[in-house]
Amino acid sequence: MYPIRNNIMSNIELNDKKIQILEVAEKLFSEKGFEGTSIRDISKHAKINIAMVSYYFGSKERLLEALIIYKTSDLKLQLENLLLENLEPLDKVNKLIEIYINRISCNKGIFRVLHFEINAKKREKSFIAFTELKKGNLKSVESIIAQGQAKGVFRKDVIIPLITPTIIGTFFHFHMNKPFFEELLNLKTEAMYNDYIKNSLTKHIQQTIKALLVYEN
Amino acid sequence: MYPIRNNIMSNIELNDKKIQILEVAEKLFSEKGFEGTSIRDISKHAKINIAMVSYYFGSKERLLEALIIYKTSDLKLQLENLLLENLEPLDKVNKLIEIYINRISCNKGIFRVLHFEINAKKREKSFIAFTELKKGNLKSVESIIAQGQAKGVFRKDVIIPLITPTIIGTFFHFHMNKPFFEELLNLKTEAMYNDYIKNSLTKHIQQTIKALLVYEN
DNA sequence: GTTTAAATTAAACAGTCGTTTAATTTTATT
DNA sequence: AATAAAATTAAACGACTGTTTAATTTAAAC
Repeated sequence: MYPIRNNIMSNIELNDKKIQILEVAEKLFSEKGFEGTSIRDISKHAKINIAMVSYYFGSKERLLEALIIYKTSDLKLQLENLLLENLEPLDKVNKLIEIYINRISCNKGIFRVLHFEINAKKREKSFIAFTELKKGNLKSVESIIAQGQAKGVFRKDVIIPLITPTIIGTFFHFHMNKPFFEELLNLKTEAMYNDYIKNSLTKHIQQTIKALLVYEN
Repeated sequence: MYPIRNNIMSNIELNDKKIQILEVAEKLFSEKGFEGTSIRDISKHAKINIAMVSYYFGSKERLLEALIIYKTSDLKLQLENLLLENLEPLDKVNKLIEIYINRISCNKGIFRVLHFEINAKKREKSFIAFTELKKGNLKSVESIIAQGQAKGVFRKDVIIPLITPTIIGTFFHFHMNKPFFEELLNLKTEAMYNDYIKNSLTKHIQQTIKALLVYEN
């Protein structure tokens, strides 16, 4: 018999096979985009039958939905925990940046898809889930910066909703031009590339945001 | 007879019809991605026969190449002119940011495609052209910042290749999340959205880069 | 007006796409 | 071991893909 392919089933109950499919899908989507990846590609790389994707997720579109939820569900939690930590405002901001970069760095594939496939088309369900994630993130950032402003450490004329674009945007632009920067900065191996992100790029972003928040004209 | 469909013809000789096709292609590529846009889509919107795209450009891939060259050729010139201007280093940086934002803002569509289609696949020809553009841009930025450092206005420990990611990345991340920020910042019309970019967002980026270049620990 | 080249067209090409089908095998339950 | 559910399969579906074809119309040259 065929299972009822509703959202509850396809999104929450994730068995090993489903996760295997999601991992392959993420890899291929990030390499070739959503439209550029066929279900036949996915099933070939995941070594399953073509029909299994539809069987498990219902459709390619719903596979994307499941992928988004699967990959973004714990970032929110991580940020909420950061809020409760007892840190100086600047340290908190630095840690926020680290969380962002680490989180996105580990999920480069899906974030690429998120930004360039979701917003483009009218993928309603996926879009709403993504918007909620962003709203939650913004609240966390607002809260952290408000703490620093209350302590008189941060200036008060920064436009807070534009902080996240600077953090994530810088990282993303770097990553989207990976081949360019690999050549320019002589990052010959994948390890060197990841090291550069973890050290130099993260530092640059932290330095940038610190300067923006602290600098007085 | 059929014209020789070589690069010289398809890239340089741009008649009205070709430009019309390129404009439509940019619009659709930016909305639905390269893979997500069919030649039938393009020909329908451009009100031409399907075969005309192949006739003029040779293939869909070569259409993309032509589009990139068509849309990026004058940015390089604009930056080289900026170098020659007699301005204070900080004013020069601010103007650089304005040029970047204005230039990309007017060509949002193609830059979206550039970042997410080019780097993903092995579109060699397009990729090389794009890499050359970025190298030239970096040289301009290096030169401007070196001027400021020589005058003792800018600090000397900034990683210059990461300046551009911060400028363009911030703008891009904002634009990629257009629907999100439209709702968040209450930008009800297209004019209000563009105004926000021209004023608030540009100011934010200028303020950020200034702080980064000038701020002393 | 005739000739030659360019532009434009409808139709067909061979593939690929996402999805569904019905049959079969595997697994779990009793 | 028998029964029921779930997983897996190969095959087919119609729709769409980029590209090419050969025929026709339009424009330019002489």
